[in-house]
Amino acid sequence: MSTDRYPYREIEARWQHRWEEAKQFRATEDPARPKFYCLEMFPYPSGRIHMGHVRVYAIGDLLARYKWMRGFNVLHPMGWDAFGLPAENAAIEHGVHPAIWTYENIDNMRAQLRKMGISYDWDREIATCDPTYYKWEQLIFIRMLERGLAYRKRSTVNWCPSCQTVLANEQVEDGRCWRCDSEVTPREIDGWFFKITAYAEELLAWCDRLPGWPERVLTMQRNWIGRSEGAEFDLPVAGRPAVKIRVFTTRPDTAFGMTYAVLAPEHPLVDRLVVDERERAAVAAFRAEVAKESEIERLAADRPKRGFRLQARVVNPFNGAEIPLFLADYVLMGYGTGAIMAVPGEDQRDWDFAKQHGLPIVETVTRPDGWSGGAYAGDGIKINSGFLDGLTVAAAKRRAIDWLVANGLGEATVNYRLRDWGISRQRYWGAPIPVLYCEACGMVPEAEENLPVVLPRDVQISGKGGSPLAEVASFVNAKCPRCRGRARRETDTMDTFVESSWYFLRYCSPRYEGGMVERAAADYWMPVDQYIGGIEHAVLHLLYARFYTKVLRDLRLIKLDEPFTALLSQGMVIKDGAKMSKSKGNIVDPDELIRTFGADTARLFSLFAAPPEKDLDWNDHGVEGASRFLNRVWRFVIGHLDELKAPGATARGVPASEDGRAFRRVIHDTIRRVTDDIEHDFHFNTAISAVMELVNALSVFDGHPGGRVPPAERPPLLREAVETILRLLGPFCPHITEELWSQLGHRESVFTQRWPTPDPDALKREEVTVVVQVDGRVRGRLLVGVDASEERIRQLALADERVRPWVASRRVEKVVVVPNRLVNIVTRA
RNA sequence: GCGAGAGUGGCGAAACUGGCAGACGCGCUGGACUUAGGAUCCAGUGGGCCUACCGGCCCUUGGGGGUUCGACUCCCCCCUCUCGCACCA
Repeated sequence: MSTDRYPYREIEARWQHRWEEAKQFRATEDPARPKFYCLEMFPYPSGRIHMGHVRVYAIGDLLARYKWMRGFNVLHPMGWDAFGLPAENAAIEHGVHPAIWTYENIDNMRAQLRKMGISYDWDREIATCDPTYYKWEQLIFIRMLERGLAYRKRSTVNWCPSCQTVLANEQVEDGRCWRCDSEVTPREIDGWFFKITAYAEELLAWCDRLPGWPERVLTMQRNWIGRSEGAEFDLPVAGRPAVKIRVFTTRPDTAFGMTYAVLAPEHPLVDRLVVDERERAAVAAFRAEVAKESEIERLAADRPKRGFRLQARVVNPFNGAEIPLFLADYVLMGYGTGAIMAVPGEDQRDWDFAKQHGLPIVETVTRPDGWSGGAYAGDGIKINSGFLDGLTVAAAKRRAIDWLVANGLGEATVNYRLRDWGISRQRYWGAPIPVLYCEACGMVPEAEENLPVVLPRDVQISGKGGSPLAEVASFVNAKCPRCRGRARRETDTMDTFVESSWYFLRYCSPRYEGGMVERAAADYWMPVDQYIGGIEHAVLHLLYARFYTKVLRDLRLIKLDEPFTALLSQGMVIKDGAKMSKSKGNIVDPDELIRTFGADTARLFSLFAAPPEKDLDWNDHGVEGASRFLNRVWRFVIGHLDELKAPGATARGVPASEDGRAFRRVIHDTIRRVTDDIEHDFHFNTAISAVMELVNALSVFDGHPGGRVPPAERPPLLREAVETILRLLGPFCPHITEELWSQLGHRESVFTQRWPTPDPDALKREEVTVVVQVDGRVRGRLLVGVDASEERIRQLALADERVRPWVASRRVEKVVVVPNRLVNIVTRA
C-alpha cells in the first residue's frame, strides 16, 4: 500500500476548521435568492456512524454544495433522532443513564461527521430528547386531542415482549418487531392513537402529486393505505330479524352467489347469537384454538381455514335464501366490519373454505371459454343473479348498490387497510404524553403554561413489565390543571416516530421559543426540496411525516400540503454479497477508512461505485482506485504549479491550434456531462467518470513534449482544465479541491465560485465522424463537415473504398442517413 | 398469489428520446523506472477465428419470438433474482 499519498489528513483538518470558523455553511433567509432545502434523514445516535451513513451524507453534501455553487441559498441541517429504546437497553446492560448515553453518542457521532467534512449549518443542530424540542410536540398533542385527532381507546395491539411495549402496525414486519425481531403477540391494552385514517383519502390522493418521489415508494404507500370501494349491508339473522350482521364487500354484484356468511372469531355479536351453553362453550373452545396461533402462523400462506358453524342462520336479502353462518379465522375483525358474505364462486378464499366444509358453490359470472379452476374473479356477464342477470360486473355492482340503498338495506362505502397510528409506548426514553387523570375531572390535558412535561431524570429502568415512569412517584402524582385536585399523570411516552414527523420543520427556526416553528422561516424554507434516506422508511417515517404535516397545516401552523418535494431513496451498502453486519464480519469502519484514505476518498468511492438508488457493493480495491485518482490530481496540480501560475495562464478563449481546440472541447464537454448527470438523474457515478476522463485527457495533452500546440497556448489550457476539474470535483471531494484551489493562488473558497457552464464556442465542432453501416454492420467511418447534407453523406458513404466491397455484388435497396451520426446502406442480393 | 424493480465482460458498472454495446474504475497480462515495488508511468484486456506486423471476419446485453434499415432500449411469451404486500372480503 502506498505511503506517498497526498497529505489528506492535514488538508482535511485545515479546511474543516476554516469552514467552521468562517461559518461558511450558515443559512439565513434571503428572499432575494432561490432557496434549496437539502435534507438527509437524521440518524439515531447509536454511538458510531456506519457506511450507510457515509453514503447518505456524501450524497446530501454533494447536492448541497452543488446547489450552493449554482447560486441557491441552501439550508443543510443536521440533528439527532435521540429518543428510543437502545438508550434504555444500554441503561439496563451498563447502568448508564439513557440521557448520558445518548448525549455521549451524539458527541461521538458529531465528531465523526465533522471528519467527513459535511457542509452542515451546525448552528441549527437539534436533539429530539431536548425538552425545548418535545415541548412543541406536547402542545400539538393537546391540539390534536381537542380535535379528536388524538384519542385513547382499549384495543388489541401488537405487543413486543422483548421491547416491553406496543408497536404500531407499520412497525411490525412479518409478525416480528421491526427493531429487535421478536415475535409480536396480541394484547388488549389502553393506548393513545393518532387518527391518521382521517387523512387516508388525502394521503392517497397526494401520492399522484409527488412526481419527485420514486414510484416504488409511492406504490408501497398506496398499498399500505389500501383503499377499496364497495358496499356495506345487513344480513338479518333467521327468525330474529332485529339482529343484523353488517358485512362489507367489494363485490356487491355477487350477492346472489352468497352460500354462507362468516364472522371473525372475535366478533362482538357472537355472544348474542349462541343459543345455549353448550354452543357457548364450543365457541369459546374455537376461539381459544384460534388465539393459540401466533401471528406468524396466521400469516403463513396456504394453510387450511379453520371454521365453526353456528346454529344461527342468516338471510340473504337479495333472494331471501336462508344460509349457514360460520366463525372462521380467515375473516379479520380489524378490517371492514369483521363479517363477510361468502361467495365461493367468485372468491378464492371462500371457495377454499366451501370445499373444506362441503358448502355449495354458485357461479354468478359467466366463465371464459376453457376456464377451469377455483373461483373466478374476472369480468363477465352476470348469471344466476335475479335482477342483475345480463349485466357486466361493473354495471351489476352499481345496480346492486342502488338496490341496497333504495331498500334501506345498505350503502356504498370505502374501506381502508390503514389503521390509526398507535403512539403509546410503555417505555421511559420518549416524550411524555401531556395528559393527567384526575379523580374528579377524569382525563385532562396538561395546561399549556405547564409545558413541557419534562421527563424525570431519576428513574429505575429494569426492562421488566410496565412503564418505568409509573414507578416515579414525583412524576405520577400531580395536580389536576383544571380543579387542582389530585391527579395521576399518563405514564406512556410517545412513539419516537412522532419526533421525526416534524424535525424538518424545527430546523427552519431551531431556537424559536414562540412555537413549534416560526411562520416566516417555515414559509421561506419549506418544503424540503430534496430529501434523502433509506428505503426502509417507505411506509413508516415517510407516511407519518406526511400525515403530521397535514395536521399542522389544518392547525394553521404552516401552509404546506406535503413536506418533501423530492425523495431519493438510496440503496444499502453491502459487502461480499451481504448487508454489512457484525455476525457476517464484513463491516467497514468509517473511522478507519477515513484514517487510511481520507474523507475525500471515502466520499468519492461511495458516490462512484454505483448510482445512489442501487445497492453499493463495497470493494476495498475500488477504494484504492478512488484514492489513486485523487493522488493523480494532486500530483498533477502540485507538479505543474509553475506553469499553472505563469503569466497569461488565466487568459481564456478559443485556441488557434486544432489540438488546442480539441482539448478545450473536452474540458467543456465534461462540464456539460457532469452537470447533466447531477441534474438529470443523480448519476454521480457517471459524473465522476467524466471527470476522470478529463484528467486522463489532461495528462495525454500534457504529455506531448514540445507541444502539439504553440507554447503560449499551454498555460491557459492547463489552467482552464485544472480549474474546471477542481470546481466540478468540489462537491464530491471538498477538501482536496479547496486546497488545490488555494494553491493556485485563489483566496476565496472554491465553494464561493459559480458552477462552470460550458462555453458554446468551445463545444462547436467543424467535423464529425459518421459511422457507415451496411445492413446494420459497421463497415467504415467518414469524417465530414458538421451538418453535411444527407445527399452528400450518402454519396461519400457509397463511394467509400471500405464500404464498396460490401455493396459491390448487391443491389442497394435504400440508404438511411441520420445527420451527424450514421449512415445505413440497406442491400439485397 | 398480487404489485414494483432488475438480469450487460472475471468484478462494480456505462450506453438521455431506438443509431459504433461494454465509457469510467477494479482486477488481470506485458513493459518502463527501480536495490526493491504491493508506488508511479506506458500498453493491452468480452468470446471465437483469419492474418505477411497493417488490418479484417463472425458471435455476444437471462431464453425464445416479433416490430424496424437498425433493438441493451419498443411489443408478446418464458426463466431467474431482489424488494414490498400478503386470508384486506
